[in-house]
Amino acid sequence: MSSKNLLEAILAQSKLSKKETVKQQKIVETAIAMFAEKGYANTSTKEIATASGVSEGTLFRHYGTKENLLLAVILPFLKESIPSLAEELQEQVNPEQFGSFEGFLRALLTNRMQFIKANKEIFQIIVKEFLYRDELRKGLPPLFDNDVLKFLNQTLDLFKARGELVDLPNPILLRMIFTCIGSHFVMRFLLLPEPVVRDDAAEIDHLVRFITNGVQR
Amino acid sequence: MSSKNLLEAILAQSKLSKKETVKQQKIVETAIAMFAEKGYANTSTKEIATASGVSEGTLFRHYGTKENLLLAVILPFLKESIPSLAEELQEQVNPEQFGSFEGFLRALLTNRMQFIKANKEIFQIIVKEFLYRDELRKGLPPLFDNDVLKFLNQTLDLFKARGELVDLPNPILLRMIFTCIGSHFVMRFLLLPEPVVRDDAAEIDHLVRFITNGVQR
Amino acid sequence: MSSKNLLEAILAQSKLSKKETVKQQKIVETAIAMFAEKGYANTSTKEIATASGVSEGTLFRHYGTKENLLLAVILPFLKESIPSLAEELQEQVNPEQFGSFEGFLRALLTNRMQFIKANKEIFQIIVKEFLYRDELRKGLPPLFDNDVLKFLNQTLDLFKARGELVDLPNPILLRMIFTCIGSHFVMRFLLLPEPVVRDDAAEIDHLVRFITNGVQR
Amino acid sequence: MSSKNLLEAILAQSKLSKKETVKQQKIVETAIAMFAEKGYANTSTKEIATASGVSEGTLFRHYGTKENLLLAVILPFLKESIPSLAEELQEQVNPEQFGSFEGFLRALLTNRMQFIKANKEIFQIIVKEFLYRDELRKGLPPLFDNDVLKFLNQTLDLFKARGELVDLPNPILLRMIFTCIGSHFVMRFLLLPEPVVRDDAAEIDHLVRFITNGVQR
DNA sequence: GATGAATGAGGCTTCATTCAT
DNA sequence: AATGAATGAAGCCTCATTCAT
Repeated sequence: MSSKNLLEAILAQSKLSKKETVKQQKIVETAIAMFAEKGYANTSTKEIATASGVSEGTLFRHYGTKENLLLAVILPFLKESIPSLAEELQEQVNPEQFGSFEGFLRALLTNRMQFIKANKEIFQIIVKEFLYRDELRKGLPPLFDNDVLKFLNQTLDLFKARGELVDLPNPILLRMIFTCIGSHFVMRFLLLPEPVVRDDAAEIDHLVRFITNGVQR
Repeated sequence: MSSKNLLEAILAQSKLSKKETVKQQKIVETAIAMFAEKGYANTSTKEIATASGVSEGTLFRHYGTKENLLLAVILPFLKESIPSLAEELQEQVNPEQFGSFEGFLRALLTNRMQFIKANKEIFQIIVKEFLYRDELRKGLPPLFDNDVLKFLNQTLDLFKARGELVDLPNPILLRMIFTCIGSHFVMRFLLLPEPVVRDDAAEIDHLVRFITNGVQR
Repeated sequence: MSSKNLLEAILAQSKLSKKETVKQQKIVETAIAMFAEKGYANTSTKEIATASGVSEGTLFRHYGTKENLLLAVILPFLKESIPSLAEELQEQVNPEQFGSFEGFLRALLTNRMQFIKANKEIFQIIVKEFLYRDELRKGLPPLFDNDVLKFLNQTLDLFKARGELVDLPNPILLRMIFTCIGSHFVMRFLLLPEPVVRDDAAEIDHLVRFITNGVQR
Repeated sequence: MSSKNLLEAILAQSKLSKKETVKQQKIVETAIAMFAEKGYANTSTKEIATASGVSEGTLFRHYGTKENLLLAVILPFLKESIPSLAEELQEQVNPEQFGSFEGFLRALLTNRMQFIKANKEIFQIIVKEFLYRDELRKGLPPLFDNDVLKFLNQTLDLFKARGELVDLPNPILLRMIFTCIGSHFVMRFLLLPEPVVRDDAAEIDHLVRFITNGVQR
């Protein structure tokens, strides 16, 4: 990633992306599909261009760099998903409205499951690249630092106060919970070889139960 | 990976490995370090050769293929670790000797933590490649199928009988527990950017508590 | 040769060849000259590129493979030469118009001599590769099977009926005649070290006489 | 071929080849088989060494160069075959004892067919390399210049005097005859894909008839 | 004499990127 | 804006040959 700072990149991106041509959309779509399937490093710009019905020249005219194309894939996703995450959480997953941590957790998981399902390929790309890119590993977490993190901390505090949560420091709790949730999604969307027909609701039930018990007092 | 079957590859490997030259050892060491740091795809054979103080020809004389070099890195690890895992489990982590599932889990985690610590780089390599290689994703799980899986099932049954575990099917329990453990190790050894000084014992305690609670009746 | 079937390769080639760049033409010209002189195996793609005033990248951009470059050299020659052979034979070498087998043979040889002279280098390439490539040895003869072979059989039958030819099976006669003719061309265009000034007409006369006598009744 | 002069090489070879070890014999045998099958350029010294059950070092200890190994394969064959050819011809194919050129030719062909059959692989090697090596193309014919050529010229003169041969210059006759014979052997031993069961005697009969007629007065 | 580890030059190929049209 | 030809650096791999043991 050419830009060290993910935040800056997102902002820069905002200014660039005036109007996307049809071809640009096609390029990004194709790139998403191919990066998700074969990984960024194993996909050549030529492949993307051909599969998009576009010349390689055009691809580079628009994105300048293969890296930039990756950014053009990832950044809008982050730019949209993270701010909206905070909102959505407070609207749809408002802990006040749930009688229990379990209810909150189920709503959160259901919400995120839908979101990732709707953005499955970009999720796959980000996870894969996460292992190889320092900028992602270092740049991604801070994006959540403001609103989302505050919301989560408040929520944890709330349920701690209600006596539903073990009294561990929030960072430890959060890491435990979200490592568990994240790995569940990675398992679900990247690792399990055959996309077996599964009952998402049941799966979420098990996971909710597991975590709820896990962090109980 | 040239060989479709991981098991066959391991067996084939066994027969080949006669005596390792000093240079061979250096090559493998270097490869382990560089694959772990930058990933297989981002490490060139030339880099490995140079860093090993060896010509590229020598590298290929011994391993024939970059892929084979990766196998030479991974297979001995698997070959040694998996069979011994079963033994070690039954010796050191024998559930009979533990009064509780929690005790068993702590022993297991401590044992594995030590093991991965001692093989940190290879663990990093395998995790990274796991996302990109079907053969690994499909070939690795079967390696645990025999002894280890049997042992784990017996253990779960034992603690279920004692009423310490929730009455879910073993596959679901196992996936929940080991996804959680696995992601913990991935977090610990791959993702957290700065190797903060940490208190392994405390971490394991939290994790043990989390899982134990999570799967309790 | 990547394609097992020469016929398929020729057809595939037809569809690909859109417009040739100037550089492409130069590459093929150079390849023809160098393959003819030193043989396919002893000519490196780098040599061809340099001698063509082109980067190696360009060479591979257009032909993808060294083998494909060989095909690009050989196939157009075969594609043009074989179908036109049948036509030319029936037009210019129509046996009906000749009073004798000798006349027919002289016309045929003169015609082929001119053709090979005009394509001397490709002829050299094909002969050399013929010894090393099964696909050529197996794929080339069938190309003549339809029209040309039928024409030749009819011709032999005609002259047999006129009592000018010995009554041996056509396959045996054909092999005898064309082994003799072929080896003459190989001698003439590949083996004789110094391209002495020669009197082609006289040579053909001798050869015609030799064969005509050889196969007379 | 490192040595420019085939004759010198043969003489040099004579002095070197003191006693062949068992290993040397094995190496040469293997080299013959592999060169014949795949061609000199497509056979690696490593392959030869492995297939001979010998280390590559040993191979180079004895022959110094891959080229030398080729010489060690070809030269003894030439050294033995050519001088003996003259003798054999005068003994077994003595034209005086044959009533006709046809008889002489049949004896000659039968004799050479047996010889090549007995040395099929080396014949294949020489033919293949002949196309690629100037030294062979230039160095081989002179080897026949002395005794054999004299014998052939005498023979032609004899049958010319008897009125059995057309009155063309000997060089032209010789080239015609031996191009025809040579190409027959090449056809027989290199080109025809499937080693069909054939009736050598019948084949020779056809060929003898063809040539005899071809060169008759 | 034999071994086989080591070499380094060179081979084919891929690929992100530039540039004239 | 779009094209696609051109590039050259870099990648993986092969192979004849040398040399210490």
